[in-house]
Amino acid sequence: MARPTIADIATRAGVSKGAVSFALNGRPGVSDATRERILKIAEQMSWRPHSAARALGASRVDSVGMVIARPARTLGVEPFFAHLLSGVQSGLSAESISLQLLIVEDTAAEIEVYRRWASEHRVDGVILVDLTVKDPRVDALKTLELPAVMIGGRGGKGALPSVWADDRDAMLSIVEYLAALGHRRIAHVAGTPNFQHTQRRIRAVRDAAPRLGLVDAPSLTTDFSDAEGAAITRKLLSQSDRPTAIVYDSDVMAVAGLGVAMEMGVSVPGDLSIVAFDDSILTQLMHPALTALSRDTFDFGRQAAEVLLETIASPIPVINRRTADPVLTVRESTAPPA
Amino acid sequence: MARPTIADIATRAGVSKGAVSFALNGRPGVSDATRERILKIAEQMSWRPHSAARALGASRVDSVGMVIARPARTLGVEPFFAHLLSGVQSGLSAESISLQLLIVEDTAAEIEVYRRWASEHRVDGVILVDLTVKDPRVDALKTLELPAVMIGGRGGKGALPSVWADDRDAMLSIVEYLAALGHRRIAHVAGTPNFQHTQRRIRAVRDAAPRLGLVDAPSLTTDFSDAEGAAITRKLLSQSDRPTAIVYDSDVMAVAGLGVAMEMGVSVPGDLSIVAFDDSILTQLMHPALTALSRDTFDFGRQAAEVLLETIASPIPVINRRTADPVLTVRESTAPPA
DNA sequence: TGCAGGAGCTATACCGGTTTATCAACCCAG
DNA sequence: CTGGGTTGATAAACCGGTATAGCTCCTGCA
Repeated sequence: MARPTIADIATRAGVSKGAVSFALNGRPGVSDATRERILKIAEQMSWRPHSAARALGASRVDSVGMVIARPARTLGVEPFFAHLLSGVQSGLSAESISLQLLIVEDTAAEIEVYRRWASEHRVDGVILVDLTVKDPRVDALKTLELPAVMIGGRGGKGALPSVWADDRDAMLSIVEYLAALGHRRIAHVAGTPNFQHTQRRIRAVRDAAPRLGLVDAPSLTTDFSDAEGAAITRKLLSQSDRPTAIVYDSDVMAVAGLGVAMEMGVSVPGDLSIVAFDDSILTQLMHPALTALSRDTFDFGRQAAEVLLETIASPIPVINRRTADPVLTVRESTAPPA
Repeated sequence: MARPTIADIATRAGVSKGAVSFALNGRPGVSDATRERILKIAEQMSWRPHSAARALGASRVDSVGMVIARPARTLGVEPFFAHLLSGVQSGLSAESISLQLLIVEDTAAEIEVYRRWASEHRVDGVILVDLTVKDPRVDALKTLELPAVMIGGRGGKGALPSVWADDRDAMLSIVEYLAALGHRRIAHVAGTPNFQHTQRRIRAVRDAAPRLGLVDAPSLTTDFSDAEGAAITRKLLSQSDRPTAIVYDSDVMAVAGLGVAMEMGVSVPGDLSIVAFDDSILTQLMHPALTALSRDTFDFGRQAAEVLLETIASPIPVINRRTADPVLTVRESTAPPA
């Protein structure tokens, strides 16, 4: 027998289909003895539920979705997503829920995917990344009544469930570290301005500046690409009163910045200190190795998966979970100013 | 009405469920007039097929799977997978087939996933990557009768359908380029020895050596990690008759190797030429930028998707498709030997 | 005029599970 | 000894599609 069905098991056990279903799902309705017998037979026949049949009857598909709206070109280098992904999967695998992954060009396409997934019942819920300030996806998902979790977007009133890290505290720890080394001219090469975490980081720098006696602490936004990271760095280092330290919002931009400094003959960390707001092999491959803020991205993903599963099980209350605080890993790219 | 079913459409159109199914699937059995009317109503009610229901009836789930068995740590930095993935998706999206992605620790776990997918009918087929020499997955998939396509593994007799690039020619083009510059001592820092493409590249170097008059052309295998790449480089550069050029099997290892050279005071490309067998932003971020072999990974993935869909549609004949040849992009890390 | 054959539909079984209504057997209290 | 409640099980409906047997016309041809 190729693929046994519960009907086959029922026949073999001499009971009805219903009894088998009860037994296999651990719900009352059969005696312990019968349950035992059915389970053993199912095991012997190596039965597995037909996912589509179960989805049809129970109206849940045991599958969640994740859409990433970024050009593929920049995606690969960011270890962030690979770690996040494995984390999400480890959180899902416990319940043997599968993950649908999709990479699209923009947010409009992303919303379209959610719409399709909802109407075709392909997923039980979705995980959102790269939250923007007035994110249109939030309303779209509410309308679709598709359970969702936001990663990195701290939920206000009427928001979706979320999992977030304290970007503000993290940025403060970097700036305070640099200030303690003696830096007074610190520049911040930020990411896309409409991302929520970008905003939070910029605010953190601005708020801390007076307290730490910083002369100048500009935040300059980019599109997160190595090209813009390099361009901004070139501009910063060409100024007469150039910064003695630069904080980059991603490891890729920090690496690009380091390249520009070397090219311009600015020694790191002698003339310039560099800090990356995200850690990976990349930062360690460099010479000098970059001081970076390490986050437990894997755990981030795992928690997001957990929160999503809880939300699917019972939509209320809305869960907002804060993850472990990032820590600053000091390497060779930072030192007191000349 | 929340989510309309074909029964709703049937009622509204005053026809039977069967007629609606025929009309929506573009098969004969209804007149053009009726078909038109049904399609219009379906459109108005914004009907979408329930994926589980369709899967149950038609015994196909419109979904394919891909499992990557590599530690997540090294995954993220390799732009290879991100590009491959988007390529696969672009090939699938044309038929609106969805992709299930899973990252696991080892091949045993990977095979277990295939087994589960097959028995639960979760996917119509799978895409294999990182083919090894006597790959156990091939037999497993044949036993499971799960349609599959191998990426990068050139199929012999009785093999699975495949999509491959000519590693041999590619490697030859690199070695010939270096020989033409005047290099006679060329080292090859290869990847995992049991990968098929590693074997092919090693053989290419070995075969070309006498013809090009190379004094020494050792291939040294690694686990593809930056750490081993760096270690081997250190060893090579410490030799009395050290190589004047090194070819690395991945961009990450090449970057690590460049770091070691700088650290040891070996100037690139003055004292040492470096070539990476894989291109990405990484190689361009470096100083000097690395000469690298560029492959159209996106197209690779797209073709794999196409071949898989064809294979699912009709298992025979077995398709083996060769993709566009890689080209060598010369940058700053290669020059004639001193 | 009669009949074969096809076009156009309908009714219904089916896919493999879950869920509900129903029922028999049994236990216990009154 | 009887009525009510619980336990353990069954039969059947159901989820939303697809596939098929069969029915009713209509057309064409001998």
